[in-house]
Amino acid sequence: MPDKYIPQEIEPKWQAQWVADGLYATVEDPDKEKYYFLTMLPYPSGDLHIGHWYAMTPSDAAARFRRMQGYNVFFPIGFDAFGLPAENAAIQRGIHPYTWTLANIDKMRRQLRSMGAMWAWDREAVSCDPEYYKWTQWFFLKLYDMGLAYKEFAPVDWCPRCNTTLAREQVWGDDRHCERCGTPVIKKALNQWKFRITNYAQELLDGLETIDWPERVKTMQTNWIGRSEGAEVQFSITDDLPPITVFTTRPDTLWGATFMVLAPEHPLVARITAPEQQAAVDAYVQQAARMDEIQRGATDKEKTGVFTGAYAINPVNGARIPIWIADYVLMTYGTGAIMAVPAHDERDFDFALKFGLSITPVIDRPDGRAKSVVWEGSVSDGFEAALQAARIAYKYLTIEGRGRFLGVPLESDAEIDAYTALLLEHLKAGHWADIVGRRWQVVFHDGPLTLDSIAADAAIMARCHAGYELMRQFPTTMAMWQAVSWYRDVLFHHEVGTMINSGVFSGAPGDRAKAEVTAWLAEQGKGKAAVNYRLRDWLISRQRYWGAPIPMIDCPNCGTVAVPYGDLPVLLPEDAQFLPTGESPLRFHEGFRRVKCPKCGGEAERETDTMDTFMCSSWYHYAYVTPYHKAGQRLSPNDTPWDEAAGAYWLPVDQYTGGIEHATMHLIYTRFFTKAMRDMELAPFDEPMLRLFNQGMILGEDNEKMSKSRGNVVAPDDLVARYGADVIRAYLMFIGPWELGGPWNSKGIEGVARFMNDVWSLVVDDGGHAAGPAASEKEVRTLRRAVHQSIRDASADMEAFKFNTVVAKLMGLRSTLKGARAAGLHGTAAWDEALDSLLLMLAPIAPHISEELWQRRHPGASVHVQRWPSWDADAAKEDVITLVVQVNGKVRGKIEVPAGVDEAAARELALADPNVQRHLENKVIRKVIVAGGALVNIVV
RNA sequence: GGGGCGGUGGCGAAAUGGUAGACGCAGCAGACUUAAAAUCUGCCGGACGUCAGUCCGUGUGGGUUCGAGUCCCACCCGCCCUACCA
Repeated sequence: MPDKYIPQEIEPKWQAQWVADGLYATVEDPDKEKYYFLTMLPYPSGDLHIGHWYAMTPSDAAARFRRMQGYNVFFPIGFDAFGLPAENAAIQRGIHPYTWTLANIDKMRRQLRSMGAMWAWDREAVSCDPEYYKWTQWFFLKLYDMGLAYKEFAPVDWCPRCNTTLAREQVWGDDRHCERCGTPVIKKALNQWKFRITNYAQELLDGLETIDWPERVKTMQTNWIGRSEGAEVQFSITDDLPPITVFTTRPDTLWGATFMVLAPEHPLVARITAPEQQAAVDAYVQQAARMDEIQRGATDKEKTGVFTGAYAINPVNGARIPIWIADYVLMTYGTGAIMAVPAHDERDFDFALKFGLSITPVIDRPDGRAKSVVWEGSVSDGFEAALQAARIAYKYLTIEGRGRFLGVPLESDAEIDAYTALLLEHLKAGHWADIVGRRWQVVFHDGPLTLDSIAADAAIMARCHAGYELMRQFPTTMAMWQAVSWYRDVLFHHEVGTMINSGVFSGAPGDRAKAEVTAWLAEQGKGKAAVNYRLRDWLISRQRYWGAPIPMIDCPNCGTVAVPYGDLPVLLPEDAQFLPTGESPLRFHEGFRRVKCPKCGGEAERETDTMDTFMCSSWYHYAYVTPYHKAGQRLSPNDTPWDEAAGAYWLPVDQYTGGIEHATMHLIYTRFFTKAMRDMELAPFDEPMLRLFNQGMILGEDNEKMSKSRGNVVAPDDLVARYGADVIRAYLMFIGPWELGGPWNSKGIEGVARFMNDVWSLVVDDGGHAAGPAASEKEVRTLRRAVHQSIRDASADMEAFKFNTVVAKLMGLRSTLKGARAAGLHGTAAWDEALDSLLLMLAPIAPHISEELWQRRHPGASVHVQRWPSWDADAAKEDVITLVVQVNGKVRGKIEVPAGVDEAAARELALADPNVQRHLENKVIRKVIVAGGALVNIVV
């Protein structure tokens, strides 16, 4: 019977043998350097996806590579076992979440084992095990003790049909409907537990510089934290009301604040609203409350808002400015109130134009551009001739049936001055012309008025309204100008620039303006420098059953009381009822809810909310060190959730791998957790994971995201049955760079299957080729060169997670070996070295076939305890190289030369090449460059 | 609007500033076979040429350099994330 490669036979055999031998058992060995290699833990959905293979098998290969390099590698696995799908199964099919979850975990363990990964199953942790969530609850109590957990009344997404809150990711689509029943979600205010992650905002930002994470993730976290620097400024209202504090990043535009806007939810709204505006304000506030943030956040939406009837005083110029409410101001960012600078903020500009609010430019245009428009009928004859004489360019414009106008672009102050003088000379009484951009003036026949304040705006418009009936449609000077489309590109800008119309600060250059104004505000007691973050506190309350119960108690006498550490865990009751309404089973479980107050012993109620599952995954990499530590024992606040010696050995994580989708959730939460743990004196380090790698996503054959509805899902179990795990592993690594992902190709995998067959054949048979007579020294040297070059290149690529090129190099080595076998080299020492090297390098990628073949060659010793091969630089060295000869950078000849040929010889050989000579005919050689001993460029 | 990633043969992709397309898939031709599959051998960016070879070619346009897929500047296209963030 032919000795064929049958992965279905050897793979289960070795998987069982490895377990029997304890090959991947975890041992804290202080004599060996540790390496904690972690892959994001899976959710036990019940069916392993090819995406799991793509995330996990290259990760396993990298971990195995480290192990072969001599590190003591810890490569644990577990399950993120709480979450909504289990509860849905309970509601829909009457299966208890615990039963459903454990059955899924059982199935997934089997599927995961078929990958042949080197997981430390002896340290497996399952987050829904009471001995696990006992510690999750313990962390909650510790955070509470530190003042980092607090309860707050906050609006959350709520599905009115399912009667429960939803996580952000369970709200789907632009219309924000419920993932389960399709009902549009609403906002509902509930009493919720939150963690003060914002206390660590700056540290979370600073820490990014200390970790070796992809720039992409760091950027996403930086944006998520959203630090912005500016100032807080107080605007007073009346003596009996507190001032409104605003945050601004542009204190240099303060003189241009011509109105204020409060978020509809702002607490001051109720207190400042004037009686005559009360009805309008109430209606607007109610309407805003019905809309959720996404609807409010639609950028293309028309601005809406209502005047409160109240006024504030601009602290820098004393201007009395109206206070509006509008939903474009968010209560959740900054102070929930803004000073509106319509001349230099696009949103404020739109709002001011829509509601006729005054707009005062206070920052000079950095481009210095100015424009003017003059109606022909407003100037005396000879104006055009005067312009021509003064060499001022102009063009004719027609404005909406109002006749012919002159449009005058103006480039410099001198030109503007000359032009203004001409205007004053030629303007008829009662007429005017505008200058906008570099200057903001309306030039009347008796002199110009400058738009430098709300009062000036009113004065200008009074004259315009009086002068020309048509102007009455424009409430403000800027609105009048905005009607002239030719002006539009110079009316608004948000650049930093020289301050104008700003009292003593007029003329302050842009690069100093912000700092100087901020310092001055502080001096005057009107404001101070401030830093604002976009990051919000982490809401962890979930109104669901299948999560770790929040270990808190509400006592009518003592208030909020923490469950004593020694009473943990607060167990989920097994007999909960899962109602089709989706209401939290804990809320209606009297046995769970009713409890004696730990302080006074009186009747009290348990918190019935459970914790966000991100809480479980924030510390799982610590749990792996000693899963279910102190099982069955009473806990105290002074405990450590893992064996301290084991933790000191393994922590922190050296290399983490996983998908990019967790960039701003899990990866921020776990960093926050670690910093809090450091402050609890549990962790002697600041960051949980020193290096991070994000793999890409595997797509369906149609290059689309895999989904059941598309029918493009690749089922790994079928592939294992057909090709075996090794072929799938190697193919997934070969497909392209790991970080890019890419489409599955059912043909492409065949090439990898052929490769495995070839490797098999190289070891088990001679391919029908007789061993030749003593191989020539040259043949041996050529074979060894290929082997040692392969080791050299594959080592570097493994280090860099470039598995695709590692597989390509091993395929190349396979071809070399086939050639060597045909040449009769098998049986030589060089052949043995080559085969062993190939198997060793293949071991991390395809652990089963390499184990089978290795043990056939070296019975009794696992390939996975061998050292990664090292290369011999001498053996890898080329003795003949191809000298490339270029003329003016174009390749004109290739010459085989001995390696290490000196420059002079290379130059001589190059010039002697017939084709090169042809290209040098009738040319003068200007320069000859010899690069790297392998390339000559002749410049003529 | 902001940020990120990417654009190289028919396809997945290689390429320390130095021979563009390694490796694989698909395709074509041949060998073996009654035949097919499997396997083996060869070809495989485009155009011109009998050969030698020549010209063009890494999204577009510039630049730096003896030499650019690679570095710089400006743009175009695709995907992903984020967004009235004051």
